[in-house]
Amino acid sequence: MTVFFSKKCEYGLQGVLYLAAHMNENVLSADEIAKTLSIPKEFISKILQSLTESGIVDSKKGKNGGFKLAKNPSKIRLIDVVTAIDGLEIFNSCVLGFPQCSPDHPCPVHQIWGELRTQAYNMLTEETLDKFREKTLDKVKSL
Amino acid sequence: MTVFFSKKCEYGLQGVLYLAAHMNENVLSADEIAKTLSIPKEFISKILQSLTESGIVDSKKGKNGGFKLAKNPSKIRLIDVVTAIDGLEIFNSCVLGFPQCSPDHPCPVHQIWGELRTQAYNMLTEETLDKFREKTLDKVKSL
DNA sequence: CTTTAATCAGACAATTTAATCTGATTATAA
DNA sequence: TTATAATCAGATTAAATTGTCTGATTAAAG
Repeated sequence: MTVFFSKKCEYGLQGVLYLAAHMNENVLSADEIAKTLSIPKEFISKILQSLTESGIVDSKKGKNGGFKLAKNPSKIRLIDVVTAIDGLEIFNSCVLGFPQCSPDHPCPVHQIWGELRTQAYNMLTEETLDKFREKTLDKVKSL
Repeated sequence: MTVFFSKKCEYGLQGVLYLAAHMNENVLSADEIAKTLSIPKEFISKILQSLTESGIVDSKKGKNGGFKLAKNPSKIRLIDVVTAIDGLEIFNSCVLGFPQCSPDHPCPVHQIWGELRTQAYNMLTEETLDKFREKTLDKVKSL
């Protein structure tokens, strides 16, 4: 089981963080990203393709092609990536799985969980890719 | 996709909260719980069986059998239920899916996510089933 | 121009999780 | 003591997610 995001989303975040950390260079091939991050090549490839449709990533076809961020990393928030891949379901759905869970008919843990959920949402909304370049480079070195 | 817990764990939490809210009564059958909470009967049945093995729930076999909490609701923490069903993986695994993620080799969001994770863990550790009886009764009424 | 190496598109396979089914065992109650 | 209604146990099926494969298209480089 994954922690909070789908595997797709985890890989997507890894991918864009990696792209952000290598922004000065040209496009990076899915193959390189896959090898560095130990992600199945076809899988990360598909994810980056979908992020291209979402306008977060730019792709260059043909020989020497690959992917790069579509905007400045400071303009891409973590929540943008999460939303593009997993949607906002995790922030709207009931943590206990009740089909109808709202302020009107809250589940038992509605409020107490809501606080944490809001904090998580705020964090993902405040943080942009550029904030993680150093840490991403460090992490990649250790892989 | 579920929010944070597996479907099994969501149903398990619903189930024990329901049992806690009806503590004064006798055992409740899986059938009643399933119908009230709209959970597949065989599924909630299996989950309560496993919680029986974990010592959180008591079961009574045979006609008029069913389930009740094994201890006072004030002695059962949310984390106990989560741990019994999903384990502690979500609190130890990397939110970005990196295989090795530790203070030594943190992922880019290690620290910032760690704070939220700790808060979630603390909440689940502090809160016991008895705290949610009223809210559970209210919720059940609205189902 | 032709070869090569990349994205792209869509089908397919494998794995994990969720849900169901069958039947055995158990205990209550008529 | 027999019928009934429940847990329990294990196998099976279904659905969702994850991962793979094949081939088409595209663009750079010899």
